[in-house]
Amino acid sequence: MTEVRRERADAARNRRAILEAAERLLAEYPPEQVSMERIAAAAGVGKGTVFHRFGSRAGLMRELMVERAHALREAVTDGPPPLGPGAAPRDRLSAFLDAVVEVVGRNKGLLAALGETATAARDSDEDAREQHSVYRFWHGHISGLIAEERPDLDAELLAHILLGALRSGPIVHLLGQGEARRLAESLRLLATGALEA
Amino acid sequence: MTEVRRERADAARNRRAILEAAERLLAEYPPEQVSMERIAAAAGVGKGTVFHRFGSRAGLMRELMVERAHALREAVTDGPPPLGPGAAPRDRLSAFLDAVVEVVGRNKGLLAALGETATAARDSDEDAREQHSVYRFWHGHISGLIAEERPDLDAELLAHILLGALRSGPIVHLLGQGEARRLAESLRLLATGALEA
DNA sequence: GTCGAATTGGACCGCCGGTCCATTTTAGCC
DNA sequence: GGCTAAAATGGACCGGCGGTCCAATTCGAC
Repeated sequence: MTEVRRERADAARNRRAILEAAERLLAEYPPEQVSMERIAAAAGVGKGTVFHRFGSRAGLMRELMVERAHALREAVTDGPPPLGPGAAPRDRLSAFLDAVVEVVGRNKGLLAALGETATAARDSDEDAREQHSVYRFWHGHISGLIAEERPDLDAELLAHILLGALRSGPIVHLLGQGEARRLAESLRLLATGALEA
Repeated sequence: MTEVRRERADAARNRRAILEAAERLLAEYPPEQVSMERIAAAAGVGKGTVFHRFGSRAGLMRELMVERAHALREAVTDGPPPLGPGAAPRDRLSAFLDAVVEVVGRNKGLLAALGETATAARDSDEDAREQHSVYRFWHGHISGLIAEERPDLDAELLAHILLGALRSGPIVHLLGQGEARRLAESLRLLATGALEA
């Protein structure tokens, strides 16, 4: 009952090949040069297979991102402090901002590719709820920690602003030059500054 | 000598028509649905004309943005305080953040369209200096004000972070719902918090 | 070994940004 | 007013994109 349907062995093999090819290409080329056709070719499969597996370009990028963010997610929910539960909110926040910056720094091409597709606004502004699960988790964690420490602040919006930095072109460019520490420090400064305002 | 060459009357008329058509379409549809062909049709000119005038999609968006940001630029350099010169840096910063949020709120579609094209990274990471003149001005103004008040901070990076909020999908979505004041307040909070850290 | 279901891959589609160039329009000059 | 060189025009055209389709293949439960 719970086991709805097993994925066939060849399908699983191709899924891995595609994800790895996409990862490799995104690390080497800017995202607009990494077409679905190139990914398929690099993975040694047909274009149809890629779309059959992942539905769309955005779907592929989404799944790739979930994979890359998986370790951080576990460290936050189950790992040791200060990232995991147990430390003071402000310390967890600092640690988390550092960790997020590091993940993003190691995957800048992917982030850019995600951002390009994510902007697609829906006709009615009602839904658009199909937000990216990774973003939702990151945002929920940050805003939760802020709210815990300072219930009087607009935690949700502050969290969006802090995360917004990671989508800014100039900042991503800096990240590409190994300036991760510099960014993490400024983010921490802003966060702690707001908490003490 | 200084007068290199006058723009022909029909050319000027078409330039206006194109800019206005693009503006109108971007206000109504998400940017990925506003193709150059549609803009040309809406302006009543041929596609070739649009490209002859503006060179590329990015070029059109750039010129549109410069136009929309023109009033703010003048208010900052020549207008009365607190936006213009004369007030204390921290007050000018608050006023400027408010004003920028308002401009962006009135042009969210345009901003998104700009962002999509702006991500195009160059092969060598060397140049990419062809940054958007509006962004350069906004960033220079903010970081200048921060540096004036607190020379010990990483003013350039802080300015990038504050501006980065305006490119964040979720935040732009909020702006579209008239939450401009809420955003402006949080930005001010972060800025003043950092200045007093 | 059989057979239905899942998977596969590449031809195909509509559309995009951008180029090209034969034709038309403009405006300075007599 | 006509003349003419230069500027402007617009639509056919190009390569490539994301995405669809479906006949042929492959898998694995029995």
